[in-house]
Amino acid sequence: MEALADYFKVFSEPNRLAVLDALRGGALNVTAVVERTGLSQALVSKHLKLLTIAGVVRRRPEGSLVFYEVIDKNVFRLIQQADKLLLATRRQQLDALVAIL
Amino acid sequence: MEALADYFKVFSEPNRLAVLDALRGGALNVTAVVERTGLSQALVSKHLKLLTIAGVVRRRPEGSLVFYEVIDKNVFRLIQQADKLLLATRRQQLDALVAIL
DNA sequence: CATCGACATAACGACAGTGTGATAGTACAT
DNA sequence: ATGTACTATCACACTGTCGTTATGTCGATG
Repeated sequence: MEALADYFKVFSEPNRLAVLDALRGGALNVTAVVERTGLSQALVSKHLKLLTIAGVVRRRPEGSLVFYEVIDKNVFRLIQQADKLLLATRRQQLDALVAIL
Repeated sequence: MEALADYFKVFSEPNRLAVLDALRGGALNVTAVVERTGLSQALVSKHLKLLTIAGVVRRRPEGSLVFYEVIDKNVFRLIQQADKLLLATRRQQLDALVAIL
């Protein structure tokens, strides 16, 4: 249960989700991720390291560049499912609000 | 993207997952959740409040008791999918380790 | 080998979240 | 009314995480 919570924690950070989103199309090197996200280089490196340790992302040095890529694309399914649930929740919250007014 | 991260954050806490798990069978009052989880009453109240604000759980006072219940049971699907992904990840990490040795 | 670009890491300050113990509020029974 | 269970909230200390700045490292290239 603890491990699962830690896994959820991986996705509980906006910038980390942005980094993941940048990798949606396939492998990218760090600089490319920096450009796509607009985050600082140090910050991107940090998040990529976290994602690597978490086993979500694979690190592949190539010459002087380092490419990162999502290992199991099902993480995008997970993210999508969470997003869907979130929308349903928001809708239900609105309904509940309207019922009061 | 921020909102989605916040939604993931809801599930990124072991005790909160335990509270949710206690509610798997249906509505329970606070004391029942306390008993099932072994957490302190104050802590359970806090987590239940969070879950309520997040729209995951519904609060229903009944006499002197307050029952809580999961609104959309799909959250359990989400949790299960995350757990499945986590397992796959662990397996792949082991494989990668073996490949090195 | 000197340098330059790409990436990683360290150190730090700031802030958010967690758990606890104490206390307050609330319905119910006696 | 008073006491008793149930639930909520407060104040606090503690910890963990985030982002930044600065610096370190490594490979490629001249």
